[in-house]
Amino acid sequence: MIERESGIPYYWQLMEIIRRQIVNGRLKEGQRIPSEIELSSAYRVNRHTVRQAIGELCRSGELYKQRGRGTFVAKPPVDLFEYRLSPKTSFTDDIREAGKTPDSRLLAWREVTAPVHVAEALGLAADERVFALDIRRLVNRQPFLFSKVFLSAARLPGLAGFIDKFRSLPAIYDAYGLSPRRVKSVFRASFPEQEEAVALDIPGNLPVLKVESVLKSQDGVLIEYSVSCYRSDFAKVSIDW
Amino acid sequence: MIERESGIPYYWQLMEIIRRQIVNGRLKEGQRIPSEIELSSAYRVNRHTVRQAIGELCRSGELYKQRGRGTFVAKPPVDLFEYRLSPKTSFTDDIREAGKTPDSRLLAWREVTAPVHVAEALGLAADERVFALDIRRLVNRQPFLFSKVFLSAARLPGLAGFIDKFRSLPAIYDAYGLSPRRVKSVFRASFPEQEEAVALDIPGNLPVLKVESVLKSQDGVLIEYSVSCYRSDFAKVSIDW
DNA sequence: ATCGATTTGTCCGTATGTATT
DNA sequence: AAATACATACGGACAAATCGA
Repeated sequence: MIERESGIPYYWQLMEIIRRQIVNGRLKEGQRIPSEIELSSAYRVNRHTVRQAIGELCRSGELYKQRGRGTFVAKPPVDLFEYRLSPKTSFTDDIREAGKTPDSRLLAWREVTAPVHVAEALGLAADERVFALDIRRLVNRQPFLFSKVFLSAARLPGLAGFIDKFRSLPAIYDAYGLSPRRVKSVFRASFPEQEEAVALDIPGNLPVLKVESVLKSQDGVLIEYSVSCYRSDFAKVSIDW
Repeated sequence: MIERESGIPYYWQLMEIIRRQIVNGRLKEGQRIPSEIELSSAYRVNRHTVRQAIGELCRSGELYKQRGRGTFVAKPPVDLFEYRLSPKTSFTDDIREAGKTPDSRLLAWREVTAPVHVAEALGLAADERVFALDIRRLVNRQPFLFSKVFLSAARLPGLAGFIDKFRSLPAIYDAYGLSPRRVKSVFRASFPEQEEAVALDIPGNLPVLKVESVLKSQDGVLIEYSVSCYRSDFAKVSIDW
């Protein structure tokens, strides 16, 4: 029950009450919690106060709301899947080796003038063209990472013609007789952009691990620049030195 | 001005209005924005609606509030400092090379029985002892990373005696004639633990980049396991393959 | 050091809209 | 179509922190 004279904000007390009910199992994963009105009358506080408490718990990922349905207990964090990055990585093969089911889908692509940071990373002239591919990869049917991949158009003539038959990046490289290798990777943490949050089916307040990579073909030409966005609740990335 | 019939939530429109004033310079960094009451009457919306708009902009880091003083325009994000990780890294030297001022401080240390995950990572027996060091590193006087470093006690006899004279990890290794190399690193994103947030002087809702590393001495023995916690608003970590 | 004005924080009440069941 | 649940918006009140006269 809410203590009126404790000086502790009601919404804060209510957050703790709900948290306790989650940890001691009175509220279970995926279960609907009482509606705002019900909580409001049960604990004798205004509905706005309830909304404030629930809002905070949603922002911290402990609950989630669905308009018209209710508010639900979020899934507890699962064990992280460790994805091993190497100079020459094939997502599909790597996941299969780990005994999981990979899936890869090209969500969208277009040919554009290289954005500044891409041109810089690949050492391209300011007006050079690149293919920009949005790729989502799943592990065991769960969204795992979202990549924006930029490929130097000059190195891949005619790609636009058969990119729709896309199966995998390695397949494209094979078709051009290329076998690029990673030369640099940059790791950072952040919140997802909206596009990334949508593709990964995560809330905007869940951190993501972003990995920028630059790949070089066997003849020494920088050919691919990508930014991969990993769900922090599902993925970690490892390297062996 | 707020469009009443557009179907776009008022608080959303107000967010955009404030954002525009920030980007076009009408509101400058550190400057106080009009009070809630002033905005409320200027744009003819309720004070709560103003609070909702401002609240969102605070959560996304564009504004910050000070009770009794007002609401202010936050600093734009600074460029991330890229820290290059290699098999044999000396923080102090690396930062100096980049033309910045490094600083390293041992916040605490103790000798303990190896925690499970540490014993696992270092291949130690369950009851082996390790030194646990809490180290904070600064770049240009700003907290940059916080590390928990675990050193195999068996490999460093008598360390307890002079650890207080700690200058740097490389100095300790030198004293034992060791020159360990990184063998594995694991990257993930998360929120900081409270201890980490305090040491880095960041709020608990700022993501951090965590890097676990295992180091092996030149004779092939695993000797150090560390978890480094980097501020996502200041640091990114790169590797060359 | 005090007081009053200002500003944000918390809380209550109410009404209407929109999505889901 | 009706009921339910969350989303947005308006109104008012008092508390707590800050600042300047």
